[in-house]
Amino acid sequence: MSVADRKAREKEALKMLILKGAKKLFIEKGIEQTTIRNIADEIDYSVGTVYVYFKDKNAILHDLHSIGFQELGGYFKDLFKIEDPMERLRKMGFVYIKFAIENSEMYDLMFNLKAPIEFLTNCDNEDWDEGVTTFGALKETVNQCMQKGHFEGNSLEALSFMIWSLVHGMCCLEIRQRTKGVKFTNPDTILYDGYNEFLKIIDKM
Amino acid sequence: MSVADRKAREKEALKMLILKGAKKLFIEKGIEQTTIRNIADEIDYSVGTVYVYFKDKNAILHDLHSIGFQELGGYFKDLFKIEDPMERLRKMGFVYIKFAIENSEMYDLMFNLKAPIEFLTNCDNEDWDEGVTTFGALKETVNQCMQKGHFEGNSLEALSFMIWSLVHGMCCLEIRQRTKGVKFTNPDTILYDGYNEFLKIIDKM
DNA sequence: TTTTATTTTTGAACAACGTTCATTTTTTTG
DNA sequence: CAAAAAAATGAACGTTGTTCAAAAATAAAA
Repeated sequence: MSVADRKAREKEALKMLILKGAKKLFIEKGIEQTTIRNIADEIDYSVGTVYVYFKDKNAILHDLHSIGFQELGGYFKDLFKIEDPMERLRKMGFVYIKFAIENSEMYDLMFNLKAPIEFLTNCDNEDWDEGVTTFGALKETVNQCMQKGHFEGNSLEALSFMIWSLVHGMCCLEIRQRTKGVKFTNPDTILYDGYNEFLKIIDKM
Repeated sequence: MSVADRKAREKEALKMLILKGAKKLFIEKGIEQTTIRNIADEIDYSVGTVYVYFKDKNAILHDLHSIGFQELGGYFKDLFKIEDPMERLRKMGFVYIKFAIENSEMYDLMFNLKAPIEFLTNCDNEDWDEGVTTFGALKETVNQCMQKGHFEGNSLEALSFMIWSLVHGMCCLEIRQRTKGVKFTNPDTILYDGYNEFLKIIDKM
């Protein structure tokens, strides 16, 4: 175990410490309200150190967005034990909404904020791996549904995108407070109510 | 026609000039990339003047968001000539998507950015009038569809919210570049393709 | 151990941001 | 034309993300 190895481990540890501190503050007071100085203070390092470990704020936001996808993976884990693809599809939507509600700041970062995609663009990285993988999981389930005879006449890719958009749209409107202003009869359950309307419709498909 | 009247008119005119300049820059280089100094330069006034006519940046963004809803109203106008509510509902989705694509920066401001809602909250204004009205137009059309026997067993409010979310979600994913990273077979038409999948499904309802 | 070399950390400094407000300029009134 | 009122100004403030020469800490060499 060489010195270089230990240094590498320490470097990784400090990087994680920064991300952990950043995540804590993001959840506590919002991403936009959190400054690099806040993060440095939180972990008792100077601003300069943060910039040794991350190119810029976008780099922190991107890495945290990736952590968010790992966490979403945790929420999704049990889904793949469900044999019936239609049942899995139904539950997947509920789990997705649950994740968005329980981790709204992270959800916003993963699916709405420009920073993570800007970071990829700056790195000349064309692909949004986390998005591709997650959308792939949905598409695979929809595909199995179609092979069982559901959604006849539909296109796999476009239909999957529509379903993703449906749940994402609800979460987005909620997180960006567009549901608050509209004043629904049952504001606390409108996301699940809305999704249930979709389930009612596809039950007949 | 008193002096006070003319002053009031001039005041309104300058307010509009500021909004016009702001909108131009927002569309040209994005909302986040546009500063108050840029807006002041654009219309050949000083920064201080902008702050005489608007409390803060959120106030400008809120007023511009309202103008966006007027413009959306222009897109919607012809829809209400359509007698058949199902046909109107179908077209409404297309028009909504068209507006979002052709006015992405305005759409983002209207339905995604925090500023307009923050402004309302700061003014102790509970209602998001523009949102209530627009959602009302959708709800009314869905209601007419239900009265013609469509969407049996569905709830008006929740179903309308689901439809709104569906189109909003697609627009949002597109504008925030989440469709770009996923690399669809037909990226240029994926919004319309996705919406068409929904139409295929409700055609049977 | 002591000295030298390397790595890590630091925080003052910079440009740009939204915002404020005493001052100046312009317009209206008497 | 002078006084009063209204409108416009831009320097200045606090905060932001970011940089970088200097300092501190650690590793390697003597």
